[in-house]
Amino acid sequence: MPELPEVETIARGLANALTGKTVAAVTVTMAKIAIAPPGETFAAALAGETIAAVGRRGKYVVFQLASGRRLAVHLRMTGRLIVHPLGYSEPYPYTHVMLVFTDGTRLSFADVRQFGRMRLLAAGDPWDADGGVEPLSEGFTREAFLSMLDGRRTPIKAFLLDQSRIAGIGNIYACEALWEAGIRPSRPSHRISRPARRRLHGAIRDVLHRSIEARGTSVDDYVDAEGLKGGFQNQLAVYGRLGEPCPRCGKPIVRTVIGQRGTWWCRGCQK
DNA sequence: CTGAGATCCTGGGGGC
DNA sequence: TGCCCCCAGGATCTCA
Repeated sequence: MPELPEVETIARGLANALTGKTVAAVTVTMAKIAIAPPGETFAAALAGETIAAVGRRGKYVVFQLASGRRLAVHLRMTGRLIVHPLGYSEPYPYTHVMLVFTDGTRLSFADVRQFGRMRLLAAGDPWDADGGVEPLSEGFTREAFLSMLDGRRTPIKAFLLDQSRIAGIGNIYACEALWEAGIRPSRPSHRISRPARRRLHGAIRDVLHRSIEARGTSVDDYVDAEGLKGGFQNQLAVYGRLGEPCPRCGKPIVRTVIGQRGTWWCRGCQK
């Protein structure tokens, strides 16, 4: 499932491939996926727009359009944004929206489970105003993170997944960061010591940086804008590794459920 | 404010 | 081998 490193990788690929191109036509074959401002049709509103830039906000891919509008895309679990290789004009399997640019370039939004959404935003729409801090930004200071946990009784794993606090961390990187910091996922956030909080702050940034470097984690369906898999699945310490030895202490990795989410961790070295 | 639970979907895994 | 059942999983909404 695409989390911050995967979305970052996709956005960079899309920026390379699409910046400066103008949308000629849009095909929407599943209406619920493509959301436009009230009174407008997604396809008609997007046609004629030029891609000024492509970036990321939390787990959203954000296309900045020349008109000042933005196109925000959330891939949820199985969504894909893929730029077609030269000459490939067929929609990919499970394509629900396809953009054709004036130079013939094609972009498919494909999604097996139909959970993803593409939302065209009016200029200045503050849709992400209440979103959490970007964990790789300067605003995510150690001190800010330390105080974020004060008074929060929720398990630290659930806290890390709350997009309104920190934006972009999903199940994979929550598990990995907690392992790296040596913290038990079920521990109430406010009961984590100051040294452990510092370790976790560093671990979050470290694991996200390392995964971006590896172009993301492909454990399920994730591929980048070129359709290529990432490499960070080879560096995972705990996620999806039930019964395998902990890379740090050798005890078998266990799986529990926290906040209705599968959670992989080591009883030996996460306290 | 906070957390729990339902909801949306389908491929694939487990059970028989 | 084949078939049926069930469930993961992120965000959003409702409810307590």
